[in-house]
Amino acid sequence: MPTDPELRDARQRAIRALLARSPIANQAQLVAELRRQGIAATQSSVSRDLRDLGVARVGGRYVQRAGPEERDPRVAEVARLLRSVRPAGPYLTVVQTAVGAAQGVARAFDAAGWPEVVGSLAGDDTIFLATATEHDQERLIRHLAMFRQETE
Amino acid sequence: MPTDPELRDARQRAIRALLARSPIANQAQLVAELRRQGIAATQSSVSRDLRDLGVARVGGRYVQRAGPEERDPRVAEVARLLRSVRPAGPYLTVVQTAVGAAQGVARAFDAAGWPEVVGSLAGDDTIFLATATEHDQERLIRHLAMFRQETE
DNA sequence: ACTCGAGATGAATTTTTATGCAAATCTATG
DNA sequence: CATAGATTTGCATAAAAATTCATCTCGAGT
Repeated sequence: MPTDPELRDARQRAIRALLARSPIANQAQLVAELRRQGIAATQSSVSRDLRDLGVARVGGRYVQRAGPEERDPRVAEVARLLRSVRPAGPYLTVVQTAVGAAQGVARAFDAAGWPEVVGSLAGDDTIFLATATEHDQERLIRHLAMFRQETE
Repeated sequence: MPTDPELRDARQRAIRALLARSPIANQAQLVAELRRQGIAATQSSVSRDLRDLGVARVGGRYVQRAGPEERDPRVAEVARLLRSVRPAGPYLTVVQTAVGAAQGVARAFDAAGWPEVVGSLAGDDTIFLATATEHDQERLIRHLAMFRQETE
Protein backbone atom coordinates (compact mmCIF):
# COMPACT_ATOMS: atom_id res chain seq x y z
CA MET A 1 0.00 0.00 0.00
CA PRO A 2 1.95 2.99 -1.22
CA THR A 3 1.53 6.22 0.69
CA ASP A 4 3.12 8.41 -1.89
CA PRO A 5 1.73 11.88 -2.45
CA GLU A 6 3.24 11.91 -5.93
CA LEU A 7 1.29 8.84 -6.93
CA ARG A 8 -1.76 10.58 -5.68
CA ASP A 9 -1.08 13.64 -7.78
CA ALA A 10 -0.33 11.52 -10.81
CA ARG A 11 -3.60 9.73 -10.34
CA GLN A 12 -5.48 12.98 -10.00
CA ARG A 13 -3.88 14.34 -13.12
CA ALA A 14 -4.87 11.18 -14.94
CA ILE A 15 -8.43 11.62 -13.73
CA ARG A 16 -8.50 15.19 -14.96
CA ALA A 17 -7.21 14.07 -18.31
CA LEU A 18 -9.75 11.29 -18.59
CA LEU A 19 -12.61 13.61 -17.75
CA ALA A 20 -11.35 16.22 -20.16
CA ARG A 21 -11.50 13.65 -22.93
CA SER A 22 -14.98 12.41 -22.15
CA PRO A 23 -17.42 12.31 -19.25
CA ILE A 24 -17.48 9.18 -17.16
CA ALA A 25 -20.50 7.58 -15.60
CA ASN A 26 -19.23 6.25 -12.31
CA GLN A 27 -16.24 5.68 -10.14
CA ALA A 28 -15.89 2.01 -10.99
CA GLN A 29 -15.47 2.97 -14.62
CA LEU A 30 -12.90 5.53 -13.63
CA VAL A 31 -11.01 2.89 -11.68
CA ALA A 32 -11.08 0.64 -14.74
CA GLU A 33 -9.79 3.39 -17.03
CA LEU A 34 -6.99 4.16 -14.64
CA ARG A 35 -6.06 0.53 -14.46
CA ARG A 36 -5.81 0.43 -18.23
CA GLN A 37 -3.21 3.15 -17.91
CA GLY A 38 -1.34 1.09 -15.38
CA ILE A 39 -2.49 3.19 -12.45
CA ALA A 40 -3.75 1.12 -9.56
CA ALA A 41 -6.56 2.68 -7.60
CA THR A 42 -9.63 1.80 -5.60
CA GLN A 43 -13.04 3.35 -5.51
CA SER A 44 -12.18 4.85 -2.14
CA SER A 45 -9.30 6.85 -3.50
CA VAL A 46 -11.16 7.90 -6.60
CA SER A 47 -14.02 9.14 -4.47
CA ARG A 48 -11.62 11.28 -2.48
CA ASP A 49 -9.89 12.48 -5.61
CA LEU A 50 -13.11 13.60 -7.19
CA ARG A 51 -14.00 15.55 -4.09
CA ASP A 52 -10.55 17.12 -3.93
CA LEU A 53 -10.56 18.05 -7.57
CA GLY A 54 -13.98 19.65 -7.29
CA VAL A 55 -15.32 17.49 -10.09
CA ALA A 56 -19.07 17.75 -10.54
CA ARG A 57 -21.55 14.97 -11.11
CA VAL A 58 -24.42 16.09 -13.27
CA GLY A 59 -27.18 13.86 -14.50
CA GLY A 60 -25.24 10.77 -13.58
CA ARG A 61 -21.96 11.81 -15.17
CA TYR A 62 -18.75 13.26 -13.91
CA VAL A 63 -17.75 16.42 -15.71
CA GLN A 64 -14.98 18.91 -15.26
CA ARG A 65 -16.19 22.31 -14.32
CA ALA A 66 -14.74 25.18 -16.30
CA GLY A 67 -14.60 26.81 -12.91
CA PRO A 68 -17.09 29.64 -13.25
CA GLU A 69 -17.63 29.35 -9.55
CA GLU A 70 -14.09 28.72 -8.50
CA ARG A 71 -12.54 31.59 -10.41
CA ASP A 72 -15.05 34.31 -9.89
CA PRO A 73 -13.98 37.43 -11.79
CA ARG A 74 -15.10 39.69 -8.96
CA VAL A 75 -12.62 37.97 -6.71
CA ALA A 76 -9.93 38.07 -9.37
CA GLU A 77 -10.26 41.84 -9.35
CA VAL A 78 -9.27 42.07 -5.73
CA ALA A 79 -6.73 39.25 -5.78
CA ARG A 80 -3.76 41.59 -5.63
CA LEU A 81 -5.03 42.94 -2.32
CA LEU A 82 -4.70 39.57 -0.63
CA ARG A 83 -1.80 39.18 1.75
CA SER A 84 -2.22 35.86 3.50
CA VAL A 85 -4.70 33.09 4.16
CA ARG A 86 -4.39 31.04 7.31
CA PRO A 87 -6.65 28.59 9.08
CA ALA A 88 -7.42 29.31 12.73
CA GLY A 89 -8.66 25.96 13.85
CA PRO A 90 -10.75 23.82 11.54
CA TYR A 91 -13.71 26.17 11.19
CA LEU A 92 -12.29 29.65 11.01
CA THR A 93 -10.04 31.04 8.31
CA VAL A 94 -8.28 34.37 8.60
CA VAL A 95 -7.48 36.40 5.51
CA GLN A 96 -5.10 39.33 5.68
CA THR A 97 -5.48 42.03 3.06
CA ALA A 98 -3.89 45.32 2.18
CA VAL A 99 -4.67 47.98 4.76
CA GLY A 100 -8.19 49.29 4.35
CA ALA A 101 -9.08 46.68 1.75
CA ALA A 102 -10.76 44.08 3.93
CA GLN A 103 -14.28 45.39 3.49
CA GLY A 104 -14.04 45.46 -0.27
CA VAL A 105 -12.43 42.07 -0.51
CA ALA A 106 -15.05 40.57 1.78
CA ARG A 107 -17.76 41.99 -0.44
CA ALA A 108 -16.13 40.29 -3.41
CA PHE A 109 -16.08 37.00 -1.52
CA ASP A 110 -19.73 37.38 -0.67
CA ALA A 111 -20.52 38.12 -4.29
CA ALA A 112 -18.69 34.99 -5.35
CA GLY A 113 -21.19 33.06 -3.27
CA TRP A 114 -18.86 30.25 -2.29
CA PRO A 115 -21.15 27.68 -0.73
CA GLU A 116 -18.64 26.59 1.87
CA VAL A 117 -18.59 30.00 3.57
CA VAL A 118 -21.13 30.21 6.35
CA GLY A 119 -20.41 33.79 7.21
CA SER A 120 -17.74 36.49 7.05
CA LEU A 121 -16.67 39.45 9.13
CA ALA A 122 -14.32 42.13 7.85
CA GLY A 123 -12.24 44.63 9.79
CA ASP A 124 -9.67 46.96 8.32
CA ASP A 125 -7.10 44.56 6.96
CA THR A 126 -8.49 41.28 8.29
CA ILE A 127 -11.36 39.03 7.28
CA PHE A 128 -12.74 36.16 9.32
CA LEU A 129 -14.40 33.44 7.27
CA ALA A 130 -16.44 30.80 9.03
CA THR A 131 -16.98 27.36 7.50
CA ALA A 132 -19.09 24.48 8.72
CA THR A 133 -16.69 21.56 8.36
CA GLU A 134 -13.03 20.83 7.88
CA HIS A 135 -13.70 19.83 4.29
CA ASP A 136 -15.31 23.19 3.72
CA GLN A 137 -12.28 24.94 5.07
CA GLU A 138 -10.02 22.96 2.77
CA ARG A 139 -12.19 23.85 -0.14
CA LEU A 140 -12.21 27.51 0.79
CA ILE A 141 -8.45 27.61 1.13
CA ARG A 142 -8.15 25.91 -2.23
CA HIS A 143 -10.41 28.53 -3.76
CA LEU A 144 -8.41 31.33 -2.26
CA ALA A 145 -5.16 29.70 -3.31
CA MET A 146 -6.20 29.97 -6.93
CA PHE A 147 -6.16 33.74 -6.60
CA ARG A 148 -3.11 33.97 -4.40
CA GLN A 149 -1.01 32.25 -7.04
CA GLU A 150 -1.21 35.09 -9.47
CA THR A 151 0.03 37.58 -6.89
CA GLU A 152 3.31 35.73 -6.31
CA MET B 1 -50.49 9.40 -5.13
CA PRO B 2 -51.05 12.41 -7.35
CA THR B 3 -49.87 12.30 -10.89
CA ASP B 4 -50.06 15.99 -11.48
CA PRO B 5 -47.48 17.58 -13.74
CA GLU B 6 -48.15 20.95 -12.12
CA LEU B 7 -47.23 19.66 -8.71
CA ARG B 8 -44.08 18.33 -10.26
CA ASP B 9 -43.22 21.71 -11.70
CA ALA B 10 -44.03 23.46 -8.46
CA ARG B 11 -41.75 21.07 -6.64
CA GLN B 12 -38.97 21.64 -9.12
CA ARG B 13 -39.34 25.37 -8.83
CA ALA B 14 -39.16 25.04 -5.07
CA ILE B 15 -36.00 22.97 -5.41
CA ARG B 16 -34.43 25.59 -7.62
CA ALA B 17 -35.33 28.26 -5.11
CA LEU B 18 -33.92 26.29 -2.22
CA LEU B 19 -30.66 25.66 -4.01
CA ALA B 20 -30.40 29.27 -5.06
CA ARG B 21 -30.63 30.29 -1.43
CA SER B 22 -28.07 27.83 -0.15
CA PRO B 23 -26.47 24.57 -1.22
CA ILE B 24 -27.90 21.38 0.18
CA ALA B 25 -26.01 18.31 1.22
CA ASN B 26 -28.28 15.45 0.22
CA GLN B 27 -31.65 14.49 -1.06
CA ALA B 28 -33.06 13.61 2.33
CA GLN B 29 -32.38 17.15 3.47
CA LEU B 30 -34.04 18.46 0.35
CA VAL B 31 -37.10 16.34 1.08
CA ALA B 32 -37.20 17.76 4.59
CA GLU B 33 -36.94 21.35 3.38
CA LEU B 34 -39.72 20.78 0.89
CA ARG B 35 -41.90 19.29 3.57
CA ARG B 36 -41.39 22.39 5.68
CA GLN B 37 -42.88 24.33 2.80
CA GLY B 38 -45.83 21.99 2.73
CA ILE B 39 -44.63 20.18 -0.36
CA ALA B 40 -44.81 16.43 -0.03
CA ALA B 41 -42.09 14.54 -1.86
CA THR B 42 -40.05 11.40 -1.67
CA GLN B 43 -36.39 10.87 -2.27
CA SER B 44 -37.29 9.11 -5.52
CA SER B 45 -38.95 12.15 -6.95
CA VAL B 46 -36.27 14.49 -5.76
CA SER B 47 -33.62 12.31 -7.36
CA ARG B 48 -35.45 12.50 -10.66
CA ASP B 49 -36.01 16.23 -10.28
CA LEU B 50 -32.35 16.88 -9.71
CA ARG B 51 -31.50 14.92 -12.82
CA ASP B 52 -34.12 16.75 -14.85
CA LEU B 53 -33.05 20.15 -13.60
CA GLY B 54 -29.43 19.42 -14.41
CA VAL B 55 -28.38 20.23 -10.87
CA ALA B 56 -24.77 19.40 -10.12
CA ARG B 57 -23.37 17.75 -7.03
CA VAL B 58 -19.91 19.03 -6.22
CA GLY B 59 -17.93 18.08 -3.19
CA GLY B 60 -20.95 16.56 -1.54
CA ARG B 61 -23.29 19.46 -2.19
CA TYR B 62 -25.98 20.19 -4.70
CA VAL B 63 -25.43 23.47 -6.49
CA GLN B 64 -27.18 25.24 -9.29
CA ARG B 65 -25.13 25.56 -12.37
CA ALA B 66 -25.03 28.96 -13.96
CA GLY B 67 -25.37 26.96 -17.14
CA PRO B 68 -21.98 27.50 -18.79
CA GLU B 69 -22.44 24.15 -20.42
CA GLU B 70 -26.10 24.37 -21.17
CA ARG B 71 -26.04 27.79 -22.77
CA ASP B 72 -22.83 27.70 -24.71
CA PRO B 73 -22.30 31.05 -26.43
CA ARG B 74 -20.96 29.36 -29.55
CA VAL B 75 -24.27 27.63 -29.92
CA ALA B 76 -26.18 30.81 -29.14
CA GLU B 77 -24.49 32.38 -32.15
CA VAL B 78 -25.98 29.88 -34.52
CA ALA B 79 -29.32 29.53 -32.73
CA ARG B 80 -31.17 31.52 -35.39
CA LEU B 81 -30.12 28.98 -37.99
CA LEU B 82 -32.01 26.19 -36.26
CA ARG B 83 -35.25 25.10 -37.87
CA SER B 84 -36.43 22.00 -36.03
CA VAL B 85 -35.35 19.33 -33.60
CA ARG B 86 -36.98 15.93 -33.71
CA PRO B 87 -36.17 12.56 -32.20
CA ALA B 88 -35.91 9.62 -34.55
CA GLY B 89 -36.21 6.75 -32.17
CA PRO B 90 -34.66 6.91 -28.74
CA TYR B 91 -31.05 7.27 -29.82
CA LEU B 92 -31.01 9.49 -32.86
CA THR B 93 -32.04 13.12 -33.04
CA VAL B 94 -32.45 15.01 -36.27
CA VAL B 95 -31.84 18.73 -36.43
CA GLN B 96 -32.93 20.76 -39.42
CA THR B 97 -31.10 23.99 -40.10
CA ALA B 98 -31.14 26.79 -42.64
CA VAL B 99 -29.91 25.61 -46.01
CA GLY B 100 -26.16 25.29 -46.07
CA ALA B 101 -25.82 25.92 -42.35
CA ALA B 102 -25.69 22.35 -41.07
CA GLN B 103 -21.91 22.05 -41.12
CA GLY B 104 -21.39 25.24 -39.18
CA VAL B 105 -24.08 24.48 -36.67
CA ALA B 106 -22.68 21.01 -36.13
CA ARG B 107 -19.26 22.50 -35.47
CA ALA B 108 -20.82 24.73 -32.82
CA PHE B 109 -22.46 21.71 -31.22
CA ASP B 110 -19.15 19.90 -31.18
CA ALA B 111 -17.47 22.92 -29.63
CA ALA B 112 -20.10 23.02 -26.93
CA GLY B 113 -18.95 19.56 -25.97
CA TRP B 114 -22.28 18.31 -24.72
CA PRO B 115 -21.47 15.08 -22.98
CA GLU B 116 -24.62 13.32 -24.05
CA VAL B 117 -23.74 13.48 -27.73
CA VAL B 118 -21.86 10.41 -28.83
CA GLY B 119 -21.37 11.59 -32.38
CA SER B 120 -22.74 13.85 -35.06
CA LEU B 121 -22.99 13.90 -38.82
CA ALA B 122 -23.88 17.00 -40.83
CA GLY B 123 -25.20 17.30 -44.37
CA ASP B 124 -26.42 20.46 -46.02
CA ASP B 125 -29.42 21.37 -43.91
CA THR B 126 -29.62 18.32 -41.66
CA ILE B 127 -27.65 17.10 -38.66
CA PHE B 128 -27.82 13.65 -37.13
CA LEU B 129 -26.96 13.50 -33.46
CA ALA B 130 -26.41 10.14 -31.82
CA THR B 131 -26.93 9.65 -28.10
CA ALA B 132 -26.33 6.58 -25.98
CA THR B 133 -29.50 6.43 -23.91
CA GLU B 134 -33.01 7.78 -23.84
CA HIS B 135 -32.09 10.02 -20.95
CA ASP B 136 -29.29 11.45 -23.01
CA GLN B 137 -31.64 12.21 -25.83
CA GLU B 138 -33.99 14.00 -23.47
CA ARG B 139 -31.12 16.03 -22.14
CA LEU B 140 -29.93 16.91 -25.62
CA ILE B 141 -33.37 18.01 -26.69
CA ARG B 142 -33.64 20.09 -23.54
CA HIS B 143 -30.33 21.71 -24.35
CA LEU B 144 -31.40 22.47 -27.87
CA ALA B 145 -34.76 23.73 -26.70
CA MET B 146 -33.04 26.45 -24.73
CA PHE B 147 -31.75 27.90 -27.98
CA ARG B 148 -34.87 27.29 -29.99
CA GLN B 149 -36.92 29.40 -27.60
CA GLU B 150 -35.21 32.60 -28.53
CA THR B 151 -35.95 32.08 -32.22
CA GLU B 152 -39.71 31.88 -31.69
C1' DA C 1 18.06 3.72 15.26
C1' DC C 2 13.84 4.62 17.41
C1' DT C 3 9.54 7.03 18.11
C1' DC C 4 6.10 9.92 16.87
C1' DG C 5 2.90 12.32 13.83
C1' DA C 6 1.07 13.32 9.43
C1' DG C 7 -0.86 11.82 5.32
C1' DA C 8 -2.41 8.17 2.14
C1' DT C 9 -4.49 3.93 1.26
C1' DG C 10 -7.76 -0.18 0.73
C1' DA C 11 -11.25 -3.30 2.64
C1' DA C 12 -15.41 -3.24 4.66
C1' DT C 13 -19.36 -0.82 5.85
C1' DT C 14 -22.64 2.80 5.90
C1' DT C 15 -24.95 6.26 3.56
C1' DT C 16 -26.81 8.15 -0.39
C1' DT C 17 -28.65 7.97 -4.96
C1' DA C 18 -30.80 5.79 -8.96
C1' DT C 19 -34.16 2.61 -10.90
C1' DG C 20 -37.65 -1.36 -11.85
C1' DC C 21 -42.08 -1.81 -11.27
C1' DA C 22 -46.95 -1.45 -10.33
C1' DA C 23 -50.47 1.70 -9.05
C1' DA C 24 -52.69 6.16 -9.73
C1' DT C 25 -54.10 10.17 -12.44
C1' DC C 26 -54.57 12.87 -16.57
C1' DT C 27 -55.69 13.38 -21.76
C1' DA C 28 -57.33 12.20 -25.87
C1' DT C 29 -60.48 9.69 -28.51
C1' DG C 30 -64.25 6.79 -29.78
C1' DC D 1 -68.90 7.66 -20.27
C1' DA D 2 -65.48 4.05 -21.46
C1' DT D 3 -60.93 3.01 -22.78
C1' DA D 4 -56.13 3.43 -24.20
C1' DG D 5 -51.93 5.64 -23.76
C1' DA D 6 -48.83 8.68 -21.62
C1' DT D 7 -46.88 10.51 -17.16
C1' DT D 8 -45.97 10.82 -12.51
C1' DT D 9 -45.39 8.78 -8.27
C1' DG D 10 -43.86 5.87 -4.18
C1' DC D 11 -42.09 1.62 -2.54
C1' DA D 12 -38.70 -1.63 -2.60
C1' DT D 13 -34.33 -2.58 -4.09
C1' DA D 14 -30.15 -2.21 -6.70
C1' DA D 15 -26.32 0.55 -7.59
C1' DA D 16 -23.04 3.89 -6.52
C1' DA D 17 -20.45 6.83 -3.50
C1' DA D 18 -18.72 8.36 1.01
C1' DT D 19 -16.69 7.19 5.25
C1' DT D 20 -14.77 4.44 9.08
C1' DC D 21 -11.06 2.07 10.59
C1' DA D 22 -6.77 -0.23 10.68
C1' DT D 23 -2.54 -0.16 8.42
C1' DC D 24 1.39 1.38 5.97
C1' DT D 25 4.96 4.88 4.56
C1' DC D 26 7.64 8.76 4.95
C1' DG D 27 10.25 12.31 7.67
C1' DA D 28 11.33 15.07 11.54
C1' DG D 29 13.08 15.15 15.91
C1' DT D 30 15.37 12.92 19.81
